[in-house]
Amino acid sequence: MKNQIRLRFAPSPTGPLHIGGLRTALFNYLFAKKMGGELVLRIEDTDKKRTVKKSQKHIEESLSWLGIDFDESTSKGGDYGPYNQSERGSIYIKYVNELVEKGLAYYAFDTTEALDLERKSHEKKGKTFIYNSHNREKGRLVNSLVLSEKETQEKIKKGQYVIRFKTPADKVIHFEDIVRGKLSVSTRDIDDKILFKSDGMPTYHLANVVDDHLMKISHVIRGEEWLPSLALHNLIYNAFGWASPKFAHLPLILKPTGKGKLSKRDGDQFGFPVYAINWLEEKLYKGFKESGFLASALINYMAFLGWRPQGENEVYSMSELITDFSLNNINKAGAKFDPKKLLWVNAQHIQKTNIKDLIELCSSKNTDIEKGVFDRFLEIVRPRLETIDGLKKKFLYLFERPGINKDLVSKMSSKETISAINDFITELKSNKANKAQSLKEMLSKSVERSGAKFGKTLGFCRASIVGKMEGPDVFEMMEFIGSEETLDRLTLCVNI
RNA sequence: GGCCCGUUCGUCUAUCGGCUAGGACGCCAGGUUUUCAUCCUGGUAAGAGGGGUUCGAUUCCCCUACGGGCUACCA
Repeated sequence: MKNQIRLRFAPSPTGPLHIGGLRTALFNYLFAKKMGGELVLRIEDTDKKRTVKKSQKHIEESLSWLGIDFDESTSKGGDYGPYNQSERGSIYIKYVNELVEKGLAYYAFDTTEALDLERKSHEKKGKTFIYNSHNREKGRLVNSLVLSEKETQEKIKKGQYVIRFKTPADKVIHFEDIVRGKLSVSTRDIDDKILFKSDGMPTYHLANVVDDHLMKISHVIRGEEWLPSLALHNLIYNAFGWASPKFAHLPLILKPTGKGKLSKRDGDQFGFPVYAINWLEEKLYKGFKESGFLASALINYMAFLGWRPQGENEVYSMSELITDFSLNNINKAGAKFDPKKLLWVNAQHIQKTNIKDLIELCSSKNTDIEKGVFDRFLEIVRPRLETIDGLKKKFLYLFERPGINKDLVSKMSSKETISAINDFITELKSNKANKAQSLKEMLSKSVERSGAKFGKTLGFCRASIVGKMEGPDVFEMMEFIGSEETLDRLTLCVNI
């Protein structure tokens, strides 16, 4: 028997997908996989003016980097296409007409200016203008409900019309959301929303309902910003006589600090990416990918924004997320995006990823590091990585001799230390040891002979090799830069 | 303004009427690593306020406050 669980992610290509949209995509993916269902990528490009051409590609690439793949899409094809709404025009015309014929939708000819005026005058009186049964036939508005058949036809011929949904008068409608439970709204508060625009394209409300029905979508998982429209959407399903899918509205992702939902500018403001991959528009908005985040870590972090599995483990792979995912424990409140925690999750994934895969991921981002030494480099540097970009710059002293930090070196110097280092230098010159382990044994002997402290001597070595009190294990570094270079750096500092 | 949704440590969250309110990030302090990082241990810190319901409310109901969303021929 055919599986009936079908999900869809339906972004609008008006720009790149930020973390909020990505998270919606992820939840759709997780649920589809969990249920053994199918996932559709539908592009909602019904607004010609706002469509940014290259954003569809950007969206697809972002999703693919994250490993969120689809069973059906514009590029993949499928039985329910086309998957770009801009190519489904005739379908929508057919369905609005059906509504008009049933008397559940009507033509309206009001100009934007007239409507604005109406809104303003209501506002002045402290009232809210709603285009519905309370005023649609009062005569101030121009539509097929008040005009004669002849007048209507004439106006339609001119082409400047929209089609509005005829919201039932004064009725309380009840509906349900998986996350929020039972809800109800009075149709007094619902607009006769425009279903079909004068440019010949449908609005979201029509296209969304028609497509979800035609594409046999069983569950709609989308952002909370759609919650206020849910009543309307239910009404439209009813008008068509269609069963409505199940809905789950996800809490919003908020700015790290301050108020409001996360937006494009926040990336700059907090020095953090908000997009999966680079986006160029007037300026470059750096993506998580290019900023050194692992896709698996971003996935992990996003999944935990508004949802959480039972246990206490917080480091999850995609497949673990799929096994544990459930729509029942999604949170209701918005979640602030916390860059610091993402950084921690990323570090966890860097440690957890098997070294071969990690080398592959990192080396493509760090082409300035020679292939032959990259494996060894990554090995010694990995425990202290939070991101995987710009590695050469972060550990430049492993590739180029740093300037001498005189203050630090003298701080680390003592008579005993200097004599131990000198002893070590002599030993190293004759012995040319190259392995961290033997280097360690050699230094510890020198320390013993000169009555120095091992820890202090190590500190001196670190100051000489790095120029700062940071970096990997001292002997690992010596091995990495080689005995010649070690000798040079120590000699330079011991002679200060 | 109207409508809708929400509210537990600074942040992400657990708790499905019995709470000494648990975990994670962050921060602080110790420890291990005779160095650095990792790591380990401990500490810090919370159910917006007011009314009910109840033997008992963080948990259920109402009000207020605050936050958020929507209110376009945008999605």
